[in-house]
Amino acid sequence: MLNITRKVEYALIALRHMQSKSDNTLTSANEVAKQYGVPRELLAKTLQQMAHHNILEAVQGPTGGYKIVAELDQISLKDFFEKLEGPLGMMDCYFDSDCVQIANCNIRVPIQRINNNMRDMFSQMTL
Amino acid sequence: MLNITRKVEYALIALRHMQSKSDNTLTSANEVAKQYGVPRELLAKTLQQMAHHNILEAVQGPTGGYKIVAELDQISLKDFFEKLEGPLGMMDCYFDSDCVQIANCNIRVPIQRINNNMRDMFSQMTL
DNA sequence: TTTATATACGATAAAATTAGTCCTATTTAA
DNA sequence: TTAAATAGGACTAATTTTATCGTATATAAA
Repeated sequence: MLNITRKVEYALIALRHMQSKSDNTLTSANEVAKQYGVPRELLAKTLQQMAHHNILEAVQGPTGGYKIVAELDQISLKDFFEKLEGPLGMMDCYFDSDCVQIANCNIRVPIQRINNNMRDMFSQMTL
Repeated sequence: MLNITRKVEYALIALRHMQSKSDNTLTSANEVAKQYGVPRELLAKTLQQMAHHNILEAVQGPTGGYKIVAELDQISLKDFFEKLEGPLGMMDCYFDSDCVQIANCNIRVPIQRINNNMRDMFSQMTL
């Protein structure tokens, strides 16, 4: 319960790897996949996703790859998680309320309290 | 990502339902299942689990059921979650480290930081 | 003493989510 | 022209979560 996904895990690994290199160096999906024993294709998709969200910049062609272009310490974990996995909440009824039982649900308020605490926490932590 | 399970959800619903009743009244799994449209068997197992952890007390036989015996405001959400779902962590390598790549994993430290924050948060919230 | 209704709990099935792979297209440096 | 990279859709596999089934035991009430 309350686990992060592999996608987020791989994203964090890649980011940290890139941070450890000099600024203008590019990093390919292959490089990260090999070094950390991570599935290449899935990692590649994740990198693409980060590029799409302007965390990374992609360079195509051979010798291509990715580099960090965002100020990571200005991206909250909440935003990061939501960019990769969508809205963050402990229960889905927090967003899409197609729950039939919603009328006589007795835990919406406490759950929202928990939810908000969690979101606040991740809003305060940065990458 | 970071969702709570149905089991926890049903447990919370049941607890809150019992809280709204006078102290010595018993509540059966059936009663809760019907009122909130929740699967009876699964709920029953969850109630049994809570009884096993001395949050509830079970009374058998017809007219039997459960009642709250623990001081709910002294049980942290962390403990509650862990009673129902086991150790709380965003990544499994936090506990059982059969990860082959552990030697060259570059995110253990940051993940642990996040993990600890999350555990602290849930330790401070009570039922 | 029988019956009905409750808890207890292991086993299994179904569903949903997550993770991983495959395939093809495009870009571009050498 | 070739090789190595990103881009991205479709699909499969694996895992986890959710739900159900079946049987046993307890016990209040008829």
